Amino acid sequence: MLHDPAQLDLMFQALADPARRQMVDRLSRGPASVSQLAEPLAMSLSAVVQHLNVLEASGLVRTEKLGRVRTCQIEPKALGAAENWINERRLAWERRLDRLGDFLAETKDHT
Amino acid sequence: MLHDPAQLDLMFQALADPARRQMVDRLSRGPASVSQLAEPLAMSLSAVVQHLNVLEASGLVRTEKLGRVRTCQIEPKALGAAENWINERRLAWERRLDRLGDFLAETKDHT
DNA sequence: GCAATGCTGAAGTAATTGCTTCACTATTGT
DNA sequence: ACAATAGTGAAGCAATTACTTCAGCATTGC
Repeated sequence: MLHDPAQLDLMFQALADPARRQMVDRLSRGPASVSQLAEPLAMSLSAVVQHLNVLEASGLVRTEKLGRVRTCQIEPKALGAAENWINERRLAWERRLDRLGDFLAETKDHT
Repeated sequence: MLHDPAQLDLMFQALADPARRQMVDRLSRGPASVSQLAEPLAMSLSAVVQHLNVLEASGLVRTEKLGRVRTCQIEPKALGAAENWINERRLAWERRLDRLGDFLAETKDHT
């Protein structure tokens, strides 16, 4: 299971920017060209391309160039890796609280 | 629902560092002091405190000082916010693929 | 009272980030 | 052929990040 720390670094780092999250949001509704991604963002096309490169390096987005237009889509498996990490920690935390609850209940029974 | 972009920035940014993820990991197994958090990390205590401040600012960790020792614990609701954002995008993406599947199936029927 | 412990805060520094602008190339439409 | 479109690439720059060291300051144990 994809637990490479460096991969998670790139992933969370990629999601840590509002412009990039907006791009992912846009792509979650369907593929888009670079210009389409750029349209709602208040920054130069160059800046958008740089963000896109970050997203691609993180594995969250895959792109393909046909003619002069580069089409971008989400790579859903990648999102899963981030989700997994969070889930695992939440699970560990919940299990701990359960054990704590059991312990408290048991202690109470024995008083 | 907590959809404050700035909040998500802090959250994902906080999770984008391996040392900080390790700290969250440790805390998911139970509360710890600053020194305990620092112990497995190959960096100065000061550095650890700085990471801890990032985690606290993101809302992921809550700390309380008693005497000279500061005890840290996870704030599980915060983790949920990151999880939610990811889930929502995944959902949007899945719904889109479903519609696409329906469309293709329908198209196939009509040939 | 004194030393060890547990942390805090400031200053400094090298690397990285998030942009910008400008110059450029490749493709498409007329 | 020519102009408009779509994107690329490099240089530059201010702000932020991830540390470091060093100097401190409460609290605790003896």
